[in-house]
Amino acid sequence: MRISELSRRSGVSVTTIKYYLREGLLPPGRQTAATQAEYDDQHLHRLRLIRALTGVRGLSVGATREVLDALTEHADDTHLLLGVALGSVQVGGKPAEGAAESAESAEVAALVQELEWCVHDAAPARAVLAETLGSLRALGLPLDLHTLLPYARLAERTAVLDLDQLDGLDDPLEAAERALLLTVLLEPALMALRRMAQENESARRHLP
Amino acid sequence: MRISELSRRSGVSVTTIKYYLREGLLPPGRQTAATQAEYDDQHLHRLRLIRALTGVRGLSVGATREVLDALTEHADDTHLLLGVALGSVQVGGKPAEGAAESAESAEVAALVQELEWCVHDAAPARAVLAETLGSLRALGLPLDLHTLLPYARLAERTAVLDLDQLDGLDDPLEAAERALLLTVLLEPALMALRRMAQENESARRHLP
DNA sequence: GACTATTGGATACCTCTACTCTCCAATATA
DNA sequence: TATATTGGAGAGTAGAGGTATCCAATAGTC
Repeated sequence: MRISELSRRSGVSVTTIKYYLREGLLPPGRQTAATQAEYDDQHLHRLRLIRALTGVRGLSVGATREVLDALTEHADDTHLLLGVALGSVQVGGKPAEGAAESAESAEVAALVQELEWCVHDAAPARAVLAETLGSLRALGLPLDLHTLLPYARLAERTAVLDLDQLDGLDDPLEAAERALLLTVLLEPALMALRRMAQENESARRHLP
Repeated sequence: MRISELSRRSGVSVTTIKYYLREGLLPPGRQTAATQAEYDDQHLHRLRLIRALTGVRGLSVGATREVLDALTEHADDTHLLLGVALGSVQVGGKPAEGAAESAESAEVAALVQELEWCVHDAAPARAVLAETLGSLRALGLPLDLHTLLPYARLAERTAVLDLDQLDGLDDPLEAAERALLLTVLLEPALMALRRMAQENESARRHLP
């Protein structure tokens, strides 16, 4: 198919598709002539992936490119892929600058040890957690190990559910993409579930 | 204190503080003269709150203002506050436009019914969940009720932990602020925990 | 084969956000 | 009195994420 059909089928304007091509988010089509290129279903799929990451999840174009690059480069090693790709996808807002303050970092390390988790020292999630704990403390809501532990146990069980869904996939590329989708795209869904559960729990406690 | 001290103590530049004042994120100080105003610890606290919401959580200035407004207006009703405020805080990226497609919305409704949750019909989290499910389906990863249920049960237990932390707070303003912090600011922390748990679980399964 | 529409490619432009800079008169401080 | 600081307002800036325009080459249509 050509670019206009790609546009029609994906709902993304031609100019935006050209923009994604320029930015390297979408691989170029197969050139059939000097001013003609051919796109296929993989391009369509990739385009949907881009829109899901930037739209639903709110990733920046740069972060999306890094994730997609990691996907094509490390498709054979899901474990490595997740490490590389998820480094590009900040959990919250901006990436934290500089080395984390030692106070909360040590706290995170203690938590990981208590949980007996095997987590890389440079995992970005450590810094995110430490920074969040620091902010909460500065706002007068210190979360100690004791409070955090049950949350971590629930996260553990969530991760088991996640990994279960990757079983039985033979194609490594497919498994890698599914891993990404489950990790990154499921986040808004899980947060939405939490909010609904909060509303329900709040109603149970505060309403007659 | 005056603006320069507020700046020094918060780490936010004077010009940025002025910007927040202009945008209505920060209430004006007590005027002591035509070109002099006095700020107090509440301003400092509010400033830290603003930086946490925009920085750690990545909220836009507009969304932050809505959240803070809801906080001061509905401090007496935590249940209502969460409903109002969390509407302004999108879970993922952009707010979804228009009415959700009926397919996934019906799926979400079925899930809520199955869970016997009490969730408002217009809760934004419903739309977020529906949209995410739609994206995942378009990408070839349909999540059915059966897959989603265990995630929802874990969310339920997370919500219990959240609400437990609001018990025993007498000051309604304090309770309201804590509710916001726990809901909004804890999200990056929970996602970071999930990623670390995934790395751990992945290592347990794939590494010798 | 002529004619019109579409295409790929490049460049310039636009809008929005979140600041940041500059200026000013009034005031605090030495 | 001299110098620095302040509050306030408006203009300016940088980056993100597109959008619009132009161009020559080509595809489809008659």
